[in-house]
Amino acid sequence: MQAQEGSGRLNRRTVLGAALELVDEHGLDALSMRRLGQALGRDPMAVYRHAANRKELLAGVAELVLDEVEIFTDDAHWQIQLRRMAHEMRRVCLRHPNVVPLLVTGPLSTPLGLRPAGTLRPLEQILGILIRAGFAPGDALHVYRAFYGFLYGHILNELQELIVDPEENEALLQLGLQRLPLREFPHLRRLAPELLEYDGEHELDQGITILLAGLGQQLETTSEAYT
Amino acid sequence: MQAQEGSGRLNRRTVLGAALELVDEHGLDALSMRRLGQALGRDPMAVYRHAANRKELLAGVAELVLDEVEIFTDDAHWQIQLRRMAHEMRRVCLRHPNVVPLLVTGPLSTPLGLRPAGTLRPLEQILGILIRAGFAPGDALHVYRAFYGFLYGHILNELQELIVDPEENEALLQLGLQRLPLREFPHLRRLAPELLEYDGEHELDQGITILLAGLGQQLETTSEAYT
DNA sequence: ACCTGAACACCGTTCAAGT
DNA sequence: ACCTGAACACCGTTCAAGT
Repeated sequence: MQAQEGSGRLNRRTVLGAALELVDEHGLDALSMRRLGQALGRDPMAVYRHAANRKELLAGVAELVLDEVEIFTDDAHWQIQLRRMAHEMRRVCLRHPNVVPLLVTGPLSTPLGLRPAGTLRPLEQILGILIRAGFAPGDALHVYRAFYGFLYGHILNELQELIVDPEENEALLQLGLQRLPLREFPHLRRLAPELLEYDGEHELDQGITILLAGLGQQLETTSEAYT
Repeated sequence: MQAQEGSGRLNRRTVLGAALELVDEHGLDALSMRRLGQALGRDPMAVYRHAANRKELLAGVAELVLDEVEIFTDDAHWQIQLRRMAHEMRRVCLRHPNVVPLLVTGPLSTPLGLRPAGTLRPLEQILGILIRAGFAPGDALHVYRAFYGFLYGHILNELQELIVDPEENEALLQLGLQRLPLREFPHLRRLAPELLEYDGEHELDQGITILLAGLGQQLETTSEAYT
């Protein structure tokens, strides 16, 4: 929230940083060129020297967040590396929930080849992990897709179930579920207690275990890489 | 694109239908209260009698699309039912790619209990399938989360790889990949041919097979439902 | 009571005018 | 050559004025 008074020259990094701060604190809608200019203590038009337009600015914010994803490079088993990466990704997304829509739908229908490098880094990294583990490049791509798809799906699921104020959660949930017609939603209404105990980290970890187990079963006949 | 001339009374359904048409043809940004009013041949304010505000209008569009998801109710094996449902969901999403961001991030951080019934119907349906198959309700919830997370993740993946004009695809991909520094993206650059052959339906099907195999391995010790 | 449209407070972006 | 800010063409939403 601290306004960067109009001192010193602006660079892309500080512009994107201020933009991210705005999004984190007030949501995506709050990120307008004008408000960003104000937060920077500059003329709104000053932003245009560091981002071609609003879309490009949003893409920049997404890249900034992706850069927060720490990359572990050691020789741990590939399954452990994937698992660690998933948890790291999840943590970063929970730190910036308002940016997640940008991450998952930002480059929608932008040809893969034209996407900014920052967006492609996770893909390259996972491919590396898998190929070094002995997967054929084509298989690595399939595994990447299954893994990454699941990861993004989980994060979206978790954010949808995430409640800002857990104090109110129980009341809201009960109230909300009761509103649903019992005839149409018998199962959902009975699951209130389980829904309250949602543990995203554990759920993700279990999901990855399931996915890896399934992968193993599928690959052990066609490849000797899987161990 | 046919303008509904100002004849007859407006109802929520026709308003949402016109809104969906606008989104399908010109994207989410094109859906403004004013343009919608114009498409309906009415004063922009007329829309407010059928949707409280723009957000609510977008939620309505999302529900309208979800209603397109056909529900198969027969006594097929639960795995077959899940698989069929995934493909059906995928088809609907590909029919309305511009609406997908609404589906996956629309109700973000809206407590589950307060979400519109239309959004919760798939959850209820899957729970039903699983519980009828013999899963304990709690397990059914976990399976739902893994399944649905994966499904959404896959759809996002597929939409990101989807190219509007396949004619240009190859050129664009080659061009785009060449732009990436070879040192930083060695694996990705080598995978160009595989990336061109992406088959979303097959990829989804394989993914589900993997997931179900993993689920089986995980559940066969703790439950006798899995067959 | 219902409907209409003027008015308000915002937008992104362009571009002429200044330095 | 760079920077500034007025101007344009849009927004969502409110609300007073009409019927």
